[in-house]
Amino acid sequence: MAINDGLTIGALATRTGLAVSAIRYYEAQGLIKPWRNGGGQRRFARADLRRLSFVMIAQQFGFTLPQIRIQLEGLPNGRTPTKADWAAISAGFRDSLDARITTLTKLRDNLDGCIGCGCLSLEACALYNPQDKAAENGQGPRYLMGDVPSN
Amino acid sequence: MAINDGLTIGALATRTGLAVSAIRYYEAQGLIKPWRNGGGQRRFARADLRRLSFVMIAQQFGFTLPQIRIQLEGLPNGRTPTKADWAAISAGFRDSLDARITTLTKLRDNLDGCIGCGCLSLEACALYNPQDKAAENGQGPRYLMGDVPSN
DNA sequence: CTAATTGCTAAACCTAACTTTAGGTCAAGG
DNA sequence: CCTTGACCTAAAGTTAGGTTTAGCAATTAG
Repeated sequence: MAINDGLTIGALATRTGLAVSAIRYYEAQGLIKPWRNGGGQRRFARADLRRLSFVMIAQQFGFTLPQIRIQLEGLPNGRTPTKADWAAISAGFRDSLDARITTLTKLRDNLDGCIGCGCLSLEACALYNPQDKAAENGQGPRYLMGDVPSN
Repeated sequence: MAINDGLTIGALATRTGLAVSAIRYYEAQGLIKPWRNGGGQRRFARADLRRLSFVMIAQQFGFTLPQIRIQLEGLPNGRTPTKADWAAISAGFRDSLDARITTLTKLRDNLDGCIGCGCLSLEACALYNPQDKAAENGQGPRYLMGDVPSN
């Protein structure tokens, strides 16, 4: 009825392109905090559109949801990022991107050095470099090469 | 007893740094094909050391196990890659790496253009680019942005 | 007023790439 | 011969990031 009652989850989904289930999941992960209307349905602030945009972009940069949550919480007052906040955050994004590009480039250069070599030796091959793998993949599914599980 | 009875799974694990459970898993995925000794235990060819090195390196390049299996099978006679095979395969690796580097670099350039903008607009922001995300992440957990699930 | 739409929750399911567990077998050293 | 330590299988568990399903309530369009 009232015009400023907030957005329904469906409207938010349509506007962001996210699935309704994804939005509920993000709430469960603490990324957004809708309130409930009389009937128990979620209602979202218009600022959540921007908040979700931020989430989607940060995911492209390879951040996990917990990391994104922390970045959102790190904003003064826990507010949605403003223009000024964004400039600060992007610097961090840029560093992260630069690091990933550097890692991949090094990997490629090693590969170039190895083409035609064919050694694939565990001791000598420059391609076999667990450190870089860890750097690029963030933390993989479970154990990284170099961890020491049993059996 | 005989010297050329093949490697035990434990020896292979020690030499490659892989967990024993991982090697069994790779066998289940068809990446290696050990034979069994009288008592039903796995015995591996020395060539499997190299084969597993190949698997580990290919993983660094972002290939999935099924893709790696296909590459190994694609070798004439299904043999372990030789020096010549390796040169051919590395060309494919290089293309894949180049593509990833290009994607990340574009993303970084877009970010540079956006620093200080702070729009985060779903319609206008250059950072919001589902195509590139799909390109970089391979296929994500389930749906990519741009797919249209229900509810 | 009522049907269709939309929303709600909890719990199970999904993929990839493994690990862990449980319950038993094999092999090697002394 | 006997005791470790290495191996075996099958099945269930793990993580991330969601989706799907089932069964039911609230909204909204007509």
